[in-house]
Amino acid sequence: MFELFQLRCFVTVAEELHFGRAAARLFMTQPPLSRQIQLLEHALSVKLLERTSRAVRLTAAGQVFYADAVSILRHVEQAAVLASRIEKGEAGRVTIGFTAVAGYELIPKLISAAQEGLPNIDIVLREMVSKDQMEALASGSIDIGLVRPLATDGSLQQYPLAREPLMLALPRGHRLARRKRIAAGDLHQEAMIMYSPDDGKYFFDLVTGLFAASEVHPRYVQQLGQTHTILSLVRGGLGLAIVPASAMGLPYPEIVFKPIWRDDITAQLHLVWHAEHHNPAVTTMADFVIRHSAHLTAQVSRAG
Amino acid sequence: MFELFQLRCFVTVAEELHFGRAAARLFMTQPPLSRQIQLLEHALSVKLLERTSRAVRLTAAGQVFYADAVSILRHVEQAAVLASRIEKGEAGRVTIGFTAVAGYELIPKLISAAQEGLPNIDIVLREMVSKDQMEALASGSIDIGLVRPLATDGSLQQYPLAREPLMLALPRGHRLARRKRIAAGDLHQEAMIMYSPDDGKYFFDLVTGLFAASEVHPRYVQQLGQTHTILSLVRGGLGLAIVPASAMGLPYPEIVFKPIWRDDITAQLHLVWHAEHHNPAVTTMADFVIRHSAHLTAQVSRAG
DNA sequence: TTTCCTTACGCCTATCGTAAGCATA
DNA sequence: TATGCTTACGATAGGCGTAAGGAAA
Repeated sequence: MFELFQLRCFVTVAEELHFGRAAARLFMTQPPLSRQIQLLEHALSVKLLERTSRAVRLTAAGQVFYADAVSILRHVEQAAVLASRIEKGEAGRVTIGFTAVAGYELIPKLISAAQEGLPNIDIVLREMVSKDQMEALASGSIDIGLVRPLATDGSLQQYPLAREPLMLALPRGHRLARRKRIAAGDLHQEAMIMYSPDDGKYFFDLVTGLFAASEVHPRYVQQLGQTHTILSLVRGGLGLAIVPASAMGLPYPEIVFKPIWRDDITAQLHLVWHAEHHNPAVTTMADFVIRHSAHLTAQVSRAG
Repeated sequence: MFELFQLRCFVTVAEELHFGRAAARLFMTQPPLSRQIQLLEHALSVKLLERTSRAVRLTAAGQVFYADAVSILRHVEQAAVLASRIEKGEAGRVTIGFTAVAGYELIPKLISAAQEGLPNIDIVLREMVSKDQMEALASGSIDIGLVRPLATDGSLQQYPLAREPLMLALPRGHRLARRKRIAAGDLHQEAMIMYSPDDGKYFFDLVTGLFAASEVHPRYVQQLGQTHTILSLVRGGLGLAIVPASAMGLPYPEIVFKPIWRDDITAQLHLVWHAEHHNPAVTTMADFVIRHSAHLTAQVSRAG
């Protein structure tokens, strides 16, 4: 079978239609060039050039093979460039997991910023709760997660991307809806929709912590994993809920959000990715998100 | 820059993920295979494989480059096959010139027969009068012509494809329209549309010959190059015309065609192509047309 | 006679295979 | 200790360049 060098020789001869000039362009002498063309023709068992000792011209097969040779060489060139870009993290594919709430504000901003700043990196998105993201990161089915911080093993890198206060979500007509701020005592024996200790562990712990030192005991009438599902039940009048401030971005016009008595307890959003970055684009993307975190999380309060 | 051999080495290693087995598949020993991979990586300045002395696996760049390598090698393979086919005349492009009348019956049949029998040969069609076809053949802008025979230079090959009688074309309501056969005398002083001695030289000579030995002199009211244009004038009542029998296939329902007094003077259709067949597909196509001439010219009477 | 592609031939480089080295499970 | 990739090294083959050959205008 022939070699790329022979294709380069042939392409040059086909363009010059003159062995002498082609050899000069290839920084070699005519005889070995002649020989390379002969080797190519022999490997193909096809006569590519018609030599009449005064003029060189392409045969019909040569014309078509020339077009193929050019496109093969271009493909080779592009493959080399692409491989290099991937190694440098300038190109590639990154699969990003995100929670439903992050999907509403942060992910659209991130996508458009990345298309602008990292045009050669493809982003694949997968919505899942924080707990599932941690598993997906471990199994490699996602490269980067946007999660509420959970216990991690050592192979994962974490960065606190944003920090936001908790709010009380309640229907527009509720008796507490006209308050400026909610006190803990307001919620004693109040029907509330709670995060589940499984899929919603982070917020379950956070909300539990709010009442830990007090005598206040809300009634938890339902337990659910995701914020937007909890809000549907709030809208349905089944109870109130304590949710992160970013939930105010979700499309529930019938629900009002009120600050609560503790603004020192905040919900964090972490960027998580593999420390052993066998895909350089992942590091590039993680760096990019961190560098642009101010813009991406403008709506919620930033991490300090 | 790297070579195809190195791509083949890399593809094999990427598939086996084992240098020893890959070397065996490539009919070589491990050390030179290792070296080829190193040379490839060095040429690209990209690490394609992660070697941990116990396992080999692709890097992110290696995965993408593997896909490119496979597709490059496939392209190389296809280019070689195509070049060989073109040399054998099994593939290629043939530009065929044809007259408007041939375009009505013969060309559609030829196209569908060729798509069936010579699927790898692309046919480009160009309608032009016989005279222009001869010039186009000389300049190389068409490869094959379907023409009324004209004087040719020696570099063109000819084959009589079909022979057809001449007919008198006349409007449905004309006084001669009920005759079974037309006599020469019927046309004396009759208004007639004539072929031009320039673009329609072949038929001009043929029709002129019909009256040469007789005392009959039609009145030639117009001179035009092409049969279908002549028939429009006949339909418009401007005169009668003597045309080849294949004109009966043209869509002029208001015109009737009558046999004339001479059935020994026939119009021939020739297949013409370059004798010096620098494009082998041309010879293949010419042979194909000749071999299928019985079927292609079934409507008109075949050449004897 | 000139142009220009091909053939011939010696030198050199590059690649192969064998053998040794070395890291990991 | 066994497996398996890499490094080292000598032999060889293939390709380069110079020089000669040959066909066409």
